[in-house]
Amino acid sequence: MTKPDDALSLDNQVCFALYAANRAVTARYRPLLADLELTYPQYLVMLVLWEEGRSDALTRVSDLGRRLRLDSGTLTPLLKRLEERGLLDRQRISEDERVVTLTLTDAGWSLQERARSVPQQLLCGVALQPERLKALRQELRAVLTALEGEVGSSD
Amino acid sequence: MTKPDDALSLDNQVCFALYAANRAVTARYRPLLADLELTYPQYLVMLVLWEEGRSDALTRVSDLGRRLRLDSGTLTPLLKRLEERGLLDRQRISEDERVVTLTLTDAGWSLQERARSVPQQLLCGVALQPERLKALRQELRAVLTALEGEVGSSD
DNA sequence: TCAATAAACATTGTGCACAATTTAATTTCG
DNA sequence: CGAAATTAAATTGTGCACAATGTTTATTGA
Repeated sequence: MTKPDDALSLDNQVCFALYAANRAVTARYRPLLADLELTYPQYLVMLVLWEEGRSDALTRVSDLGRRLRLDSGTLTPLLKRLEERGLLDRQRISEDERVVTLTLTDAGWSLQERARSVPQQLLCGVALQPERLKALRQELRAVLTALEGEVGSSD
Repeated sequence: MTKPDDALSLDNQVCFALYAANRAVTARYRPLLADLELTYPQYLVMLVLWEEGRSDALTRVSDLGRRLRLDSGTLTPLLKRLEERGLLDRQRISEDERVVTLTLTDAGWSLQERARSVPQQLLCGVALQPERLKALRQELRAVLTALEGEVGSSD
């Protein structure tokens, strides 16, 4: 039995499930990240910088944008706030004056120590098995791939 | 083999997969909804109003908030915009002057006609099987339930 | 009864997202 | 070479999300 507007039913929309789940997860992170004085998108930026900052190649704003799928309109003000807090330095490179590179400061690196417990803490009070989350993550990646035709990385 | 900061690796975070997938899906909706001159959250609001508007009970701002998990800080300005466009009427009820009820106008109802093709159109260019999406939706609901302990509805 | 509390929505302020445009630097090619 | 096209960020403007606070109305309980 199908209701007249089943296709327009909120509960039948994957879109809404994604929207609501994303906000619920973000809300879980919020108090943990508040201890680090980071917003959720700022945390994602720091994750990339912690990850890429160990290699010798400098991370550019465009690299961040590619990883996080965000443009300069979002990243520029966010990065300025992180710079003001002394977590990173932004500077144009002389080889190409258009490019801005990002370098973590000591404060930026030491924040990583405090961030290490975040993923653990997050799952702490939640009744969700790791395997299930891993499966979900892979499904979400498949959706992302189908929608934009890329991604890279496996595990 | 586990890298030193595997737990902080961006690619290992369900949170990022959710965040990215949600934005990718929203981006797919955007051009379709632009035809209706609706943003994505506005579309979600209209979905609820189309759904609840068929019953005789009036939808309140708080009802919308419960369904969509949004507060008045988000909903009030959004609803004012929809009202300005003539899609709905907002009015306080005399039984309880604190309550604002929402009623779709003719224009609001006729927009539903044009919205009917949106779910179909969305899946059109995407290589994702319906069963897989249904499974994903149920997994996301499970996450939502685990995170906030409610939801209701099955299928 | 009526003061305290709670409920429903509105307001204010911050920080994303993202479209559209701008600025400046680099590359391409005629 | 030098104009046109391209690229990388920054800027501007709109619309969410959400915390915190405010305002008005309704409910409770001493």
